[in-house]
Amino acid sequence: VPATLNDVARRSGVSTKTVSRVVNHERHVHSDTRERVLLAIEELGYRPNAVARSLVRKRSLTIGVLTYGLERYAPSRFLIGAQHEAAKHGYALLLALLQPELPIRMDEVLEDLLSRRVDGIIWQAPDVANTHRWITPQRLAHMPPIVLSGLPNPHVTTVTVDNYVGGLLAVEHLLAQQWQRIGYLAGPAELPPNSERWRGWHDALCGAGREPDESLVVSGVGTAQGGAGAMSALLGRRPDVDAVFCFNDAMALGAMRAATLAGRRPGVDLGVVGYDDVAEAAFYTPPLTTVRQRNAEMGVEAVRALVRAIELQQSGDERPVPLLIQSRPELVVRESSLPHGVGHR
Amino acid sequence: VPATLNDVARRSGVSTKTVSRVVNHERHVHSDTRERVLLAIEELGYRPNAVARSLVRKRSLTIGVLTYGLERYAPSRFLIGAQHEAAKHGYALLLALLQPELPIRMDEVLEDLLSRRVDGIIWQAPDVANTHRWITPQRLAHMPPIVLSGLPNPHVTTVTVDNYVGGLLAVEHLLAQQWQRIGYLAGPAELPPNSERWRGWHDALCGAGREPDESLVVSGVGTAQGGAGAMSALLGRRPDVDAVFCFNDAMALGAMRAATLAGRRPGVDLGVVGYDDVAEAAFYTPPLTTVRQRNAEMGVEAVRALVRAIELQQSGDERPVPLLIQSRPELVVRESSLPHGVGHR
DNA sequence: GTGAAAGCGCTAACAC
DNA sequence: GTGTTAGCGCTTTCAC
Repeated sequence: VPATLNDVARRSGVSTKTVSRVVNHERHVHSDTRERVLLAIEELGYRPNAVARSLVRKRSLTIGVLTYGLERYAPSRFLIGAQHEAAKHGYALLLALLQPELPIRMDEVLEDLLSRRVDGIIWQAPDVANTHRWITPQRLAHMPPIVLSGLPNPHVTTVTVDNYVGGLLAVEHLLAQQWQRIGYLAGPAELPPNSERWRGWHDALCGAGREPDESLVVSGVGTAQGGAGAMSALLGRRPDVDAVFCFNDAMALGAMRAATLAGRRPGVDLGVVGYDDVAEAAFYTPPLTTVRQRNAEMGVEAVRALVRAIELQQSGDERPVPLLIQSRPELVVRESSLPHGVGHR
Repeated sequence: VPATLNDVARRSGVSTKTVSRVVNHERHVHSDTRERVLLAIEELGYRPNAVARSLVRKRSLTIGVLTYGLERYAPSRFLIGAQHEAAKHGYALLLALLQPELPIRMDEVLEDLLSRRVDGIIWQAPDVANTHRWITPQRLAHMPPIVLSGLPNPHVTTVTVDNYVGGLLAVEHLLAQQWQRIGYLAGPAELPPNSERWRGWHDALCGAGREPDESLVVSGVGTAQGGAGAMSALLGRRPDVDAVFCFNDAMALGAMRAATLAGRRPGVDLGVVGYDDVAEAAFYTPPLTTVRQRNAEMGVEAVRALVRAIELQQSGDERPVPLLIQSRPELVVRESSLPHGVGHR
């Protein structure tokens, strides 16, 4: 049985309040008293009970993280960044993972988080199964602050990457390399980044006076396997395709493999651009041109914004205005997108 | 301000205890009363306060996860598995991420977890900076149950993969393919799996009557970049090397790239075996032979063991005997390890 | 079936 | 500087 504040008080012959003062580093404690108390704490192996503290302070120093698809690169990096920043502020992260395989019991998951009295929520799950309908002004009024990561929502502070610009950058680059028929290997349709990147593809082509041709769009799951399947399908349907922008690097890798097996040469007679800039991308064959997002930094920003909102709320003010924190992706040019002769070797 | 049990009691004209009974699905409540209470709960938007409940029940239904290097494949998969299983049992995961970049304040992190009164801890951090010295019988007596993932510890239930056998499988396979000088591209020295896999390399060679030559071992960080650097160094030092076993798939990818740039042909005149079987491995050029571990399943097993221990402890019995739950890795043969002519194409 | 009282471990608001 | 009292929201015991 762990020692309590009371045990420490008894042992050191002072009141509980005094012990509490010592534990919380408050001033107005005589140094002799403090010494005695600290000794007793040491002897008893006392450890403050954060649960009791949370109950009376009405703050748990806990942030709930609603996440989805942790197996993909971006969400997992985001989580890492969020965790680091949260630790800096003394917050712990409570994980709530939505499972792609299971029917999504949004209410349950959210209720659990709220029951546990998290001080705020980072909602980094895409709007699968219409989960975002949950976010309504009335509901928000009865909830701790929320920061969304993904599609901007007017009612909530949102931290996001401009996936549209990412798609634009990728396809404009392919156009600049003189590729003629540029396809899009789409990821899972339920992911908003997917449609945003598709829009980028679409508008870049329009902007160059080309007509976006939907027969050059094939979708697959966001894995190498998915990319390989989609590429094979695309090559079968449109053998004249000479470049592809892919939903992510994993799909791009699969696409390059499938294309190679079909006799095409990525970085020679087939332009390929991925998305994510995973650490491996520079070592693919050929090295992959891709779009880099600052995923971990987004996690950091999300926590910062959330902590700010929490603090604001605690200080009794009303709810802060929802912000939009958006980061611009950047293009990383390697060899996979360059036509023959332009490459480094 | 959220409604409390008391508010519900007042509104429905019953005692708090009765409301508590309804909320906890206890029997001995008249169905009429129950209806009235449920109505009041609905109207007030009442949500039980898990913090208050934890305080009195002395159970938080929370598991602390001490983890490290979430950017690598195995730890992240482990976490996913753990999260899924924990949710099944009604537990939430509290994340404590040790940061490779920062000086590791083990005590702080652990103290925080204990302060928050987690019901158990999953310790999935390798013994970096001697953190495992923390685990002593005396200390364990004052702590909630712990399950370790990694190097087995006699005092604690451990869930692990047999990294030694993994190394053995990999190198025995390379030997069977008639490769003559087999190197090891080592990962970070502080990771126990690294030394275990090295032992596998070592013993496999001895078992075949070869002498393990340390000049064939080069180490790097566990990334593609690290693998490329290590491979270059190895080729410089021992141009006669004709096969490598790599700490993980990322390093193997980097190694294959570096070897290719140096004029070697993986899967033809250079045998390469990785470790992890990441989803992309089958799509590398050439497809990578590798060792597969059931990482997510290990996370599941860890939580199962922990929940069992927690329940045992709650029921007043003494601490259960430490178990060793070990899974056997399996070899996945693709093309990178096959000499010319044996491959599929 | 239902309720009253006590208390989980801590802090807030005062007194002294 | 230090102590006293009350109470956070819930469960537990035991009475009715």
